[in-house]
Amino acid sequence: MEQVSNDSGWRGSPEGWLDAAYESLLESGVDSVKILPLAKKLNLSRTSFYWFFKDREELLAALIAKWRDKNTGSLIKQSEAYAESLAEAMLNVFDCWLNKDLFDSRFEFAVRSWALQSSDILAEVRKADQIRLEALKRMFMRFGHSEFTADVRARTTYLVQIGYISMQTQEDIAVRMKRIPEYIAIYTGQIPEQRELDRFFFRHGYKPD
Amino acid sequence: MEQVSNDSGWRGSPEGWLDAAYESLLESGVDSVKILPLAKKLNLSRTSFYWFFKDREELLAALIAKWRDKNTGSLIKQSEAYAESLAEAMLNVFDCWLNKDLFDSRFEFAVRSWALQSSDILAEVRKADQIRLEALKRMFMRFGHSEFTADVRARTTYLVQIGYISMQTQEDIAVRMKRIPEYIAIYTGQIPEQRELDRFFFRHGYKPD
DNA sequence: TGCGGAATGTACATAAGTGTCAATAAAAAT
DNA sequence: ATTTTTATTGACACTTATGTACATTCCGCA
Repeated sequence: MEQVSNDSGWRGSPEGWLDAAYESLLESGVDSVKILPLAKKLNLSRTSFYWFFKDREELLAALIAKWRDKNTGSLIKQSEAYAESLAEAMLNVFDCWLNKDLFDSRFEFAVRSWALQSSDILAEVRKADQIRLEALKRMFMRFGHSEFTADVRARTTYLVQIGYISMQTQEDIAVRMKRIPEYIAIYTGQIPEQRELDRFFFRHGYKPD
Repeated sequence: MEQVSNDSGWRGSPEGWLDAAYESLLESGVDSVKILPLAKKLNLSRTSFYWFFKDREELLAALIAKWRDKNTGSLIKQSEAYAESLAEAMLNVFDCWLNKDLFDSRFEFAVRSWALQSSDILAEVRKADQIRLEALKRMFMRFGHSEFTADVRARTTYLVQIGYISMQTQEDIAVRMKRIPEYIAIYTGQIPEQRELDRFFFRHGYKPD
């Protein structure tokens, strides 16, 4: 159990507790986000927690706020990014699935699992799903799809990713990259141009052989 | 908190506890599967649990065995069922997603969430994923796909469903049915024949308008 | 240098869960 | 009818968690 250092002269802080809570959530789910264990990890007295947060509830609320602000925002942004073809637009969205700064998959899964035991969280997740699906649908429509086919294709795109997250697979980046052109073909019904793929591979630091 | 009746003259039984555990797991996740609350639900003394199971661990092991025996089996069977075209084969697989007796989605999601906090469970889930993906891949290959494209299409099919489960959406059956032809088109690249769809709709008791 | 508030710690009260044991009660077998 | 097996129970000891009250320490600053 390693200790966590801190740049402020003082030891504790709301961020310190929140970060520890975040890590615990990702590793073992909400039920592991307990004050006593976090205090041990932070090498602090359990009760000093109450100086920063009213109670455990408030910590959990902060955790959800963090999730909300991160994942949904990036996805919308990527779906609206400039693209010359649907395949290129799709590759922009794929940036999210490959870049932890854009979309935090483990966080996503942990929150969805949490939704199983809390109707408040379930409501949050549903709202996020709806917003994200609508953004993807708009993207398909921008490239000529009808409302209906855009909706089903948006779902396919999104659900595959949620499914992927839910599988918690840890695959080699090369394996994933090799599948990308085929995924694009399935989702969009069109083969991506080589230059579009090159641009995509390049920005993810991948060199195909 | 309703009581549960029992056909045997006596009250408790391993099945009684297991059923209660199953319900609790589906509703609120593993961490809710605790002996004390289950005893309350069953209107039994907490300690009589220990006559049937060594400890909580053993109950959880029984729960996993139940999951393993149910979901993976049906999926393999459906993927191997007789079909004249790939679209028809795909519709056979879709039977699983629409019939609770074939594939228990809520159970599936609960187990995947459980995997977050237990490496033993994660290993179980990974093994199941692999077996299921291989079965779907074989199906695509039976209809002429190459090893590679069969693999990616198997993943798409499977991941969409896992994603759907993970979204915990409760949609009208009619809404889902309307999307089916489009899904089939995306997954298989071919439009299903009307008679194939009719057969499918009929066996799910759905009358398109 | 010593004051005040930010941050921490000790002690206490309470709650919800686990598992063992010995006493019993009901059903089944003899 | 008596014994045996099957099932149930309350009492006990223990663990891990929550939150409150009060005392204490440390840092900046006046």
